[in-house]
Amino acid sequence: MPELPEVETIARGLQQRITGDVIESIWLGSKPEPLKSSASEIAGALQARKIAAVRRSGKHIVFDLESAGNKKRNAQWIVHLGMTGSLVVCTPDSDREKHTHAVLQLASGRELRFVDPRRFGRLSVIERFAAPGAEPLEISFEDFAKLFRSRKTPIKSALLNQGLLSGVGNIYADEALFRAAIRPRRRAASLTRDDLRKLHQALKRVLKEAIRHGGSSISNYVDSNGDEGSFQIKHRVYGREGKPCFVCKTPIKRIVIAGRSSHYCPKCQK
DNA sequence: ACTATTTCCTGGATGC
DNA sequence: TGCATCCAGGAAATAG
Repeated sequence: MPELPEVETIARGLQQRITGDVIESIWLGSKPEPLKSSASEIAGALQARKIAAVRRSGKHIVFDLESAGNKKRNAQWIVHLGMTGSLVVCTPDSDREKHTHAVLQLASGRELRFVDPRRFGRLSVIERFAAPGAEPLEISFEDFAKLFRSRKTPIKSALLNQGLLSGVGNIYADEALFRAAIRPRRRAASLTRDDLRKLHQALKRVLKEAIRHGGSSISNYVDSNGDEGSFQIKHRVYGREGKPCFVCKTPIKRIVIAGRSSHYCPKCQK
């Protein structure tokens, strides 16, 4: 399930491999497509464009597109991977996976394919994309603290709110809260300045460490090379219900907050 | 104006 | 073995 570290890993891989390549043609699958823009709008925006850069913004992958000769406006292709989306670079002769929704033929002879079994992913084209929330790795402590001031919602829900912070999902919210020793149900506004400091640090650290490990591979996440991440072996609470806390041996609890599983140590987290 | 819950979607795991 | 049911969750939609 691609969150910030997984999306960052994918974007870096694509940046390295397909920057400078030109999109020669686009195939968009039939049926209800996971598109936010219309199919013709997307195809038109991608056709004959050079991929000038690939980067991450929140959980979105941003492709900066340049038109080669003419003076057409430059655009951005935005890919959100949802739960199970992946972008793979491969040769045209490799088998087209089930649930392939888009294929871009590149001038280099390779293909970039968008595959998404659960169809939560979204493709769109926009002039200049801006994620609504702040980047967790860039936000200052003062701005971070301000986000949660006077919010009655549980801190876990606030962390998942993409309008506040962009890129934090269920895994890293739980892991950051464990490392900050804060219970997920705590009201955001009840966090002390010290709590907020710990949370800010913990979130940045866990995200950076996860990026170093190429993200977490839980179900079927792979990067653009088809490689799995390894951060799942570093998870301390996520997916560990009933197993002993690595710090105090207390069984990890799982509760549901905002319809999402939340894992925490009832002894270490207050 | 906020916050909480439901919905979308498929495959893998589980249970009888 | 087979079939039904549950569960995973990002974000939009809907409900409270």
